[in-house]
Amino acid sequence: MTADTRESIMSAARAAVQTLGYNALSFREIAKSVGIKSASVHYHFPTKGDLAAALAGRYADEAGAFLDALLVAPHDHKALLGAYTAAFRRALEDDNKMCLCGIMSAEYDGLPTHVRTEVDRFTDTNTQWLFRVLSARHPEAAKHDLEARALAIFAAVEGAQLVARGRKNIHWFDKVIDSYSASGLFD
Amino acid sequence: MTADTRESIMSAARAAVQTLGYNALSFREIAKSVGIKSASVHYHFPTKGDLAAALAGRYADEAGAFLDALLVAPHDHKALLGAYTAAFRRALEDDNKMCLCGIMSAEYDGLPTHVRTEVDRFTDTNTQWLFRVLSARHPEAAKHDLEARALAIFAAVEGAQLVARGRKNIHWFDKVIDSYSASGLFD
DNA sequence: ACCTGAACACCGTTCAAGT
DNA sequence: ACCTGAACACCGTTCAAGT
Repeated sequence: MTADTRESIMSAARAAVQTLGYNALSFREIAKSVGIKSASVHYHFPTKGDLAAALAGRYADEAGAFLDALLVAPHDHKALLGAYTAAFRRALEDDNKMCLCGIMSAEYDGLPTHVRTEVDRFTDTNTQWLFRVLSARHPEAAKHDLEARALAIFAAVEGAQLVARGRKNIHWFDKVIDSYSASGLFD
Repeated sequence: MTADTRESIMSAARAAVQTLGYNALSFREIAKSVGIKSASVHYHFPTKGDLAAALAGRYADEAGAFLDALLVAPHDHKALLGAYTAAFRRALEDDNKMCLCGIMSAEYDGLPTHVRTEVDRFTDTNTQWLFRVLSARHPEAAKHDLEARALAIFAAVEGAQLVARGRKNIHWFDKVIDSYSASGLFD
């Protein structure tokens, strides 16, 4: 009972998508690594879109839970943003993986609509949390300015991850984040 | 003679990659739109990697020529960065397309090595140009700080394009760029 | 409830054959 | 020099059949 087939599929598929993207995800490869036939994968997830939507939905939920937990313990602004960027760093540490939704954003136009919905929800979860953190620091600021800044921070961190993949070492991710920080983007 | 087959293939393939990515690029679809058979595409580009490498190589060359031309006419720092971000905006204006190398960076781990080489060259072209522009403004600054800032600006603009794809309108790209600008990232 | 083999229309790639 | 049809091993998907 330790090996729930559905969970094994999701685990293998998540790693594959974070490494190669949605389009390169192969039901036959997933089946091989789980130890079943590809037709059996379709029993659990009728289509590739259904699997990707389940993956992205869980990813968005986990991100929301992680970010909410950060707000429970008392952290200052700098510590919150540091914990935020560290989460994206972890994906790179793990075999140069990317944010599941970041990589699928690049493939956005080829995604089934219900996958897009979950990818969008991940973006919303991130930007709403950043908005909340920014609002605590700038209670007087205009709402639309903070919304733009929240999306800007999210976009910048996703972009840092994207370009850091192509460079040899993770050091470049750190340098880019430090440069963002020095410029005042996170303030 | 207006319709050079090789050029028609590259043109159709470039649009496809900028919309759907490398993995979703289909030789049979390209062949159909050009009016030949898919085996004939292989005559001009033996493998999909060869086609993508030719695309990325030309893309990097065109970017280099565009950026060099900006430095010939006299522009102040703000105008140069404005022209730079406007180039990325143009991809979104054109049917929500992405930077050819940005979308392939997401698929980096699944790319043939000679495609990676050209994608890397595009990144180098961009960051070297940004470094040059930043150096003119901060002649006293440490080289490694400006290199980090150059990569940071490139990463941020690629990220802005990435997240703007998922949002309904291009307005969000402008808002993110404005927020970068207001934070001092482009200074 | 869960898995399978076989079939379907797709895919990149190769190659002998055509002009 | 350029194009083609046919074949190969892949792909997602479906479905009747098994347990």
